[in-house]
Order: sequence, then C-alpha cells, then structure tokens
Amino acid sequence: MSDTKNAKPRGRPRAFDADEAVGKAQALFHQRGYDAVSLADLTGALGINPPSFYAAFGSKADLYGRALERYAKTEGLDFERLLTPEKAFDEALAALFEAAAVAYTADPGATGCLVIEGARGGTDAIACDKAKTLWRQSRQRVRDAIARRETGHADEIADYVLAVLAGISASARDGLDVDRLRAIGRRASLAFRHDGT
Amino acid sequence: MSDTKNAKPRGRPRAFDADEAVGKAQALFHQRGYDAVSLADLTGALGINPPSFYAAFGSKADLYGRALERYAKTEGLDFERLLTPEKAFDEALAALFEAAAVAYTADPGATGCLVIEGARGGTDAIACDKAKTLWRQSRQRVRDAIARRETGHADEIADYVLAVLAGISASARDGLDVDRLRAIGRRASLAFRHDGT
DNA sequence: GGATTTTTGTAGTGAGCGATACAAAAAATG
DNA sequence: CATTTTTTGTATCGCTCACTACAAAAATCC
Repeated sequence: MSDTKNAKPRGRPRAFDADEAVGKAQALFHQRGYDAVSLADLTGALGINPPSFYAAFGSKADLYGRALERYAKTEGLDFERLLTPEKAFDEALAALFEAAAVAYTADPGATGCLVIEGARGGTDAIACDKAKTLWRQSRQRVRDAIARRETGHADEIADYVLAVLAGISASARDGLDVDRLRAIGRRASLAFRHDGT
Repeated sequence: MSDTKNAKPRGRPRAFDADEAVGKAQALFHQRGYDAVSLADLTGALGINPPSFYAAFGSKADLYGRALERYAKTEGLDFERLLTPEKAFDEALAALFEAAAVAYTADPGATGCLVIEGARGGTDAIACDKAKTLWRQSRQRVRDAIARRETGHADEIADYVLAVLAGISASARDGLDVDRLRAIGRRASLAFRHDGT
C-alpha cells in the first residue's frame, strides 16, 4: 500500500527483520524490565551487532518505545469493549479485571503489564516517560469509557480501576497465579454491586 | 543496654552517625529507587568517602537492607491494629487504606511504599530480594490479622488487600494526590459492604 | 562496469558503576 | 611514648554500560 515494502531500497539489504526484532525486544523488556536488559542482551537475542542495531532503531530507548506501542496494539486490553454500557457496571468491571488477570499471566516469564511496570521507571527517565505516556492514554480511555455510561464520578472510578489494574499487575509480578489474580479482580468488582455510584 | 555505645571502641572514632546515615539513605532510596541512587549519590549525601561507606555498611545492598528495616519500623503500617476485630471489616479496611493513602503521600518527593516499589526490582536481584522478604512478611501479617477475625477466605482476602495497597502505592508514585488515593481506598473497601464473605 | 548507497562486522570509545589499595590520621592500650 | 586498632582521604581498580568510527560487503542506479 504505502512504502513499507515496495520500491526496493538502494543499498545493501538488511539481514534481519526489524518488526520481528521489535517483537523479540518486547519480550525481553517484558521479562526483565527496561534497565535489566542491556544492549548486549538485545543484540545477542537479535543476532546482530551494535551498528546494525543503531542504524535500525536509533537507540535503546527508541526501540523500547516501539516495543511499548507494539505491546499496546497486540496485547493491550480493549477497554471500550470490556466496559460496554450493555452490561451492568460491576459485571463489566469483573470482565475487565478477569481479562487483565489472564493477560498478565499469559507468559509465565513475562508477567504483569509492560506499560504499568515500565511507567514505574528505574534509571532511565526517557524510557519511563514513554511508558507513562501510554499509561496516561489508558487512563483517558478508561475514564471516557466510564463517562459514556450513566454513572457520574468517572474520574474517581477511573482512578480506582487503574489502581486495581496496577495492583493485579504487581501481584502477577509477585508470582501469584492466574486464579488468585482472578479472585482479586472479582473481589474488586464487588465494590460496585447494587449499582454503587 | 548491650553494646551499642558503651565501652568505647579502640581505633579512630567514626566521624559520622551511622544510624543517621541510614535515615538519609532511606530517604534517597525512597525518592529515586534503589537503581537510581548511585554510590556517589550516597557518599555525597552522607558527606563521606567510599572507604568509610564500605567500612560502615558493607555494600550498597546491605545499606539498602538496613534502610528497608528502618522504614518498616518507623513508617510501616500497623496491620494488626488497623485490622482489629473490634471494627466491622469494611470499616477496618477503609481505615487501613486511608492510612496507606496518607503514608504514601506524606513526603511528596518520596511517594509510595518503599517495600512495595523495591520488591518490583530492577537491576539488582539481591536488593530486590531484600524488599521481597519484607513484602512477604507483610502478606503474612495481613493474612494472620484477617484470619484472627471471623471471616474465612483469609488468603484470598489478603491477596486482595495487598493488591489494593500495591495499587495505591503505584497511584501515589504516578502523582495522584492524597484525596484521590483516599477515594481509591474507600472504593476498595466497599467490596466488603454488608459483610461480604 | 563504475558510481552510489546502505548495511555489515570488527574493534573500540568515554562515562559511570560498585567496590578497593594504601598510607596517613586519630583514638585507646600498655 | 610506642604499639595497636580503626577510620579517614586520595586515587584509583576492573567492569559494564550505551554508543560509534571505520572500512569492507552487498545491493541498486546509470
């Protein structure tokens, strides 16, 4: 369609698939966190040398940004669908938290949410900001999805929903299995039994 | 009483107060996290040189351990008191989460819980384990305090309580003010309205 | 086929990290 | 005062980090 692949480039062809590399990097960052993944780890996993890495991705933080976006697209929760006004709010919340519990334990070696854990930041402020930006977007989406329903207090409820997601993510990284996470989510949704503005 | 201060030591006296230094280190670790505090930061803040640092504390991770213990003693939540069986469970939970909201924003430059955030770990596995050990102790204390009440499901409820605390801590580090944290805690306690097994 | 363009592998760069070697300094001990 | 013990300051150590200089290699363009 656009220029992703057509019109073969001029110089020596790249010996690796860049998109595939982003996927591998995403997995590494998810497993160990940004700070604990070194450039040597990345180039090793990708089977390339540093110059190829920098020619393709610019910097470690830039690749992290691409990994975050890829994660959001491929594994991010569909807040709009899960918080559909067609379901009672407590049931919608239960479904959302259930989906989080499953997603955050899907890969036992890469638990929790890449965005949430990344937004807590470590050494690199730039990388942390990239995650925080995505996290803010999630907050906005959740807030809007809630506001689209009848309930008032959208901001307050969004704070709660995001805090619970952060709690489930933290618990997942702590090693709790999917059933215990599920129970946390079910319990958290009970706060909205009988409507419960 | 024992040997903390009596019987003056033999060699050259230390030129700084070690306990006070642990307090300063605790503040630094709480502000920036373990990985983001360098040895140069620590020795700079303490006004000492590396050899004095290592003679007194052994290693950066060891000092971190002492800072964690100091934090748990001086700023840790009193789970046993807050979860007293004398109050209805939802009210006790509300009080616990309220206390967390206040504690996690007491110092605007050092938000969240030092133990929870430390247990998420970054580069240093040893430091992370020290925080995780304290976090496990908290889990046990919460579980026991709940089990001491009538309710069954102590383990499941403890999972929920700790997840909420982690969520409040994460939200605090995300910049939410104390009132928004309070609202999260109040909301979370509603899961146990009308008893709620 | 020669010129151009881009990627590749080799081999490093400077900076920052946690941690130390060493000898002078400051105290108690005899 | 001489000895012993511990802390101190100076000046690093070795290592890992993210990142790059450079020239050979591999493709297209004319």
